[in-house]
Amino acid sequence: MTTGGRSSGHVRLKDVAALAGVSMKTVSNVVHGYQHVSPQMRERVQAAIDELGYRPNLTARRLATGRTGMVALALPEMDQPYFAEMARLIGEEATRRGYRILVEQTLGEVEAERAVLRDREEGLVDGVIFHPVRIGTVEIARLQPDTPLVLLGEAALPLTADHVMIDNTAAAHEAVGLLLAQGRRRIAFLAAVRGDITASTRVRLLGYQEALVEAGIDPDPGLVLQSDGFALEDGVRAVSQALESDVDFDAVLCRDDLFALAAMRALDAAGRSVPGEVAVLGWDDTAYARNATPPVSSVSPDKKALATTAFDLLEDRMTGFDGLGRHRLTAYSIAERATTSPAPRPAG
Amino acid sequence: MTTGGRSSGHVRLKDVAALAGVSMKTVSNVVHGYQHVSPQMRERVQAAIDELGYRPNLTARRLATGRTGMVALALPEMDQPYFAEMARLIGEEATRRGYRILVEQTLGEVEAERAVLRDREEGLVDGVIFHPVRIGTVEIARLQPDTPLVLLGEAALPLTADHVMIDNTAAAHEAVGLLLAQGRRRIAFLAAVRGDITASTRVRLLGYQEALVEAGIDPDPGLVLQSDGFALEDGVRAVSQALESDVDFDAVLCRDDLFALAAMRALDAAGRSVPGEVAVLGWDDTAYARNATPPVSSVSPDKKALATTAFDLLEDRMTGFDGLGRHRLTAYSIAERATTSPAPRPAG
DNA sequence: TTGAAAGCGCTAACAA
DNA sequence: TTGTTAGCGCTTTCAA
Repeated sequence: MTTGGRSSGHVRLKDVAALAGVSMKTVSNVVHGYQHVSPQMRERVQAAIDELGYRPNLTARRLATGRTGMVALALPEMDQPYFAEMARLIGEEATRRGYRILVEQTLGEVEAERAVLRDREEGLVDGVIFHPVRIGTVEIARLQPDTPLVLLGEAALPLTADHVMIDNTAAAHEAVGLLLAQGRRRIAFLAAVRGDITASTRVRLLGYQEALVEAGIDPDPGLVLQSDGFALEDGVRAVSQALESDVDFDAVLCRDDLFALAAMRALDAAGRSVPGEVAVLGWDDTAYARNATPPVSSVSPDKKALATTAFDLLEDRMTGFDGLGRHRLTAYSIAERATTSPAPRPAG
Repeated sequence: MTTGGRSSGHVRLKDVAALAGVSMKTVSNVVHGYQHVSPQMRERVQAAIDELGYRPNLTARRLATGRTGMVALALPEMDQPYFAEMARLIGEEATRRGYRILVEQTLGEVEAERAVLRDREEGLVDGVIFHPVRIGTVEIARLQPDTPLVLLGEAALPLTADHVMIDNTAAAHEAVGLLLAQGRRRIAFLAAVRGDITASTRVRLLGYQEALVEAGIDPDPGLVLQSDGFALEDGVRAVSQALESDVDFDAVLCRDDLFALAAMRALDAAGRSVPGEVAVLGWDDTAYARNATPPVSSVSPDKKALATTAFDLLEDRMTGFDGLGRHRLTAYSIAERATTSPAPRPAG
C-alpha cells in the first residue's frame, strides 16, 4: 500500500486491471465484494485500487446495469414546512434503502408538473415520488409514464399509479369532532382560497360538514372563510375581515399550519384570546405549529408512515411489480396543544 | 404524424434512425436542434421520433459526454427552515441554469460529511455545493475531491475550494449595534451550545464583543447563554434558567430563528414583554421569524445572493476554471420587526 | 449536409 | 476462479 491516490483525473477499471495484472472482471469482482475471489488476488487488486485511487464511474455502471439508484422526488416547494419535512423523511428512507434523491421543484406550476411525468426523468431515475397539486387523475393516467410512480397528496388518484395519503375527510371529521367535544359550536373553516379550491380542501370540507351535521348543527356557509392566496398575509386578512364583519365563531380549523399562524395573528390583533374565545387548529403538524407560542394544535399526518409506505410501494414497482395502482391510507392523529385546550381562560 | 408513441419499453436512437431511414448522427442532430439540417430531413426525423415516442436516455448521454447535468447539494437537514430555504433557492438557480439537484442529507454526521467528499458523488454529478457543519478546513483540503466544490457556511474555509458566506462577525457587530442604538445595554447572546461551539458561533461572538467594547460596555460572560442542544426546548430552558437566576438582560441576540422563538416562549412564560422589557433578535430571517406573532426581527443573509454566487463559482469550475479557492462575502441586512421596536410598550 | 464507426467505463454472459 | 468480449445508448470525429 502506497500513499493513496495519484491525483490523476481518470482512473478506469481497466487501469487497475493493468496495474494488478489481472482482467477487468477480476477487478470488478473485488469492487463488488464478490465471494469467489482468492484472498491474495483480492489483496493484490485492492492494492492497485488504493494506489491509483480508483473510484467506479457510476454513470457507466448505470448504463451497463440499467439501474440508476436514484429516485426523483417531485414536490411543489422545498421550503414549505410540510414538504420540507416530507423531503427529509423520504431522503432518510432513500439513504436507508440505498437510493439517492433527485429533487424536482414544480413550484405548483402546471407545466412543471407535466414535465415531471412527460420527459424529465427518462432513464435518469428508477422511480418517482410525486406530490402533484395542479394536475389531476385523468392527465396523469394519460401521460402514462413508464417509470414507476407513487403519488402523494389528494390531487390525483389514478387507477394506474400507486398512491398514499391520509383519509382527509375522516381527519377533518375527527378534528371538528374534537372541537365540538370541547364545547365549540361555531366552527370556522379557513381553507378555501378564492377561485382555487384544491382537492385537499374539497375532501376536508366534506369531513367538516359531516361532523357538524352529525352533531345536529347546520353548516353555515359564512363560516367557510376564503382567502386570496396561500401566504400568511392572505390568511390574516381573511380572518380579520371575518372578525370585522362580526362573523361569530369560537373555533377555526385551518388548511395548514401557516394559516393557523395567520389566524393566531389576526385573533391577537383583534384582542381575542386563544383558546379562551377562539380555538385554533392547524393542519400538517409542522414546525410552525410545534414551535409557536402558544404551541398550536394540529392535525398530524404520520409523515414517517407516508414516507415509508410511499417508498415501499415504489420499491415494489422498481423491482418488477406491475399491477394496477394500489391506494394506501396511513395513520393520522390530532396533536392537541395549547390552542384547543378545553378549559377556557379569561380574555386579555 | 401518427397517434403518438407506442408504449414499448425501449426506443433507441437507433430505432428512430432505422424508421426514418437515416443515420444516428442525423437523428442526434435533430434532437439537439443542430443548425445544418434540411427542413425536410428534420421533419422526417421528427415524425419518426413522435411515432416511436423516443426519449433520449440521459444516462447514456452522460457517459458519452462526461457531463451529468447534475449538482449535488449536501446539507445537514432539509427540514430546517434555513436549509430548506437555501435548498429551494439553489434548486431554482439550478433549474434556471439547466442543472438538476441531487440532495444529500448529512444530518450533521461526521461520516456523512466525509462521504460527501470522499466517494459518494464520483462521476455522478458535475459539482457539489456543500454546507458542512462538522468537518473543517484541514480535512476538506486533505480529502481533495476532484469534483468542483463550493462551500457554504462558516465551518470550513480551505484554500483549495471556493466558499461563500456572509460576514458573520460584521453582521453580529451590526446587530448588537442596532440593539445598542435602541437603548439596550444588557444584551444577551443565546448562541452557544454547551460543549459544541460551532464555527458560526465563534465568529459571531467576536462581533458581539467588538460592538460592546466599541460602545464602552464590558462584555459580561454571564450574558452568554448556553443551551444543551439545538432544539426549541433547549433554548427555552436556557433562557428560562437565566431569567430564574435573575440574569439581567434587556435584549437577546439568538443563534437562529428557532432560538428566537425559544426566547419568545421563555419570555412569555415569565411574563416579560417583548420588546418592552426585552428585545429579541433572531438569525437567518426564516419563515419562523416572518410568520411568528409578533413578527421576529432577524439578521437576514441575502439567501438569493448566496445561492446565485455559489452557483456562479461552481459553474466556473465546472466549465474549466481550476484556480485556487475564491472566497466571496455576500450581503446581509437586519430585518427589523416587532421584537426590536425601539418604542417600549407597557408590559402585560 | 449526412453517414460510419470508434469510443465513454462498466457489467455480465460465456469460456476457459 | 479468472479471462474475453459483446453490449448499455449516445456523442462526436472524420469522411464522404
